[in-house]
Amino acid sequence: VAEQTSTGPRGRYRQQVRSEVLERAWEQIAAAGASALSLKAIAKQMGMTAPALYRYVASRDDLLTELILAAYRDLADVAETAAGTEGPARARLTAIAQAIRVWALTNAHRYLLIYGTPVPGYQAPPEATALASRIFAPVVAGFAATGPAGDPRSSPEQAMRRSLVFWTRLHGVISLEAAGHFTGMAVDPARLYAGEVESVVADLR
Amino acid sequence: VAEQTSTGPRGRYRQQVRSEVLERAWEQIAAAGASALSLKAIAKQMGMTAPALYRYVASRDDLLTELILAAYRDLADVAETAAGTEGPARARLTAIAQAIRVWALTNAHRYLLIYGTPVPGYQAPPEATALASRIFAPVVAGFAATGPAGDPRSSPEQAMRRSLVFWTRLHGVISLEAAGHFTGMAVDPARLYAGEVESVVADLR
DNA sequence: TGTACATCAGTGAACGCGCGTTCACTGATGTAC
DNA sequence: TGTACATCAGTGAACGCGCGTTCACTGATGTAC
Repeated sequence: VAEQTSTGPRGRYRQQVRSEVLERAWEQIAAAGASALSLKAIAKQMGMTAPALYRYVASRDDLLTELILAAYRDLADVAETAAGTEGPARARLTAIAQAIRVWALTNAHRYLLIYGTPVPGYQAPPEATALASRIFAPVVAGFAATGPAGDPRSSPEQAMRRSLVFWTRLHGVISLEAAGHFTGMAVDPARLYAGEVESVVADLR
Repeated sequence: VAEQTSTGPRGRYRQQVRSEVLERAWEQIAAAGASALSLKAIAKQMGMTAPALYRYVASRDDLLTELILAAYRDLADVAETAAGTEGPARARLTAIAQAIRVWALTNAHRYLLIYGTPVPGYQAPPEATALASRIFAPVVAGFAATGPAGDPRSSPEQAMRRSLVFWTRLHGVISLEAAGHFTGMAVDPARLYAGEVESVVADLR
């Protein structure tokens, strides 16, 4: 099902419809959560009948897997791009943190699909783990490149430890914000986030 | 439906069945997530027919609301009890943090139901907000009682700011752990958590 | 340029399933005399 | 202590709904000669 002609006029059409399917799927997840993802509903929204979707997708679960992997890949790209920022490690890490936050808030459902409450009964494919490391890698690289002022470099263990703290602190703010748990609390999440980033990165050269 | 005889033999029986309904509901949420909560499934598990449950519960949504409020209340009790610890504010805050973690990991689905990805399409009752503050209050009180070494007290603003940082850092670790995102990562979550608690609390008297 | 043919996107009917909720009812249980 | 009665927990049938998925099919579209 997945791999058929991808060139010529038919191939172009296929890819176009396929990408609309994915788009509608995201809309549904955003509106009603991953467990409400429904092929029939997608088909209806696209003005088609449900069986037609099986030309583009192997099954409901397969679609969900594709969406999750796409989200991972998307975020990994964002992190890697930000890691390309010129300048010292500290600036790079700050850039990564900011890029992740922007992406997470723009794509709250995607972020929560990756790092939020696991979709019940759904088993992530092994590929997901690899992609999770791809997101994490630029952070570890950043901390490995520079140690606290004075030390030019970090040990791998220290870099790993700091990366974990970096990750959990950022996730703490982002996930609460993305899930809407700050509303009505007189919190400035952007400032809070910036402060948390600083807290991990402040003593780097 | 909700309020009927609660004394005498019939009342006792009612409360017993009622609490079994809630128990089974939690089991379901733990197994398949909040959106899979089903009255028919609960009834089946209890060896009853579904309509019988309407003696104990007004509707599916009402049951979900009760469960969420119960989780809030439970965690608030835990936090308040820990806040009763003898000694300086720093010890109290550490005790609160530890108690929250233990509760959150023992009741991962409950914790995620409160602080995780919102249940799609479900609107939390206003009462939930009040309970959320009840959980937060002991932390704020802890930070208000003592300032950084030297200062005997904190301003309310500073106490609030530190409480927020406390909260987001703890949530960062707990939520990732509860959702299983540390598995296969060679992380010691307990140590990481303890370090994060220290990071906020270290400079208190 | 025109025709025959193969490809393949999409349809419509059907399957078995589980859901929340209502309704009129049965029959056991507790209570009042 | 015994009987009549009210209470009320639980049943079974039924409703309309949406789900994933299969299957044989139609008919438009692109391609090869």
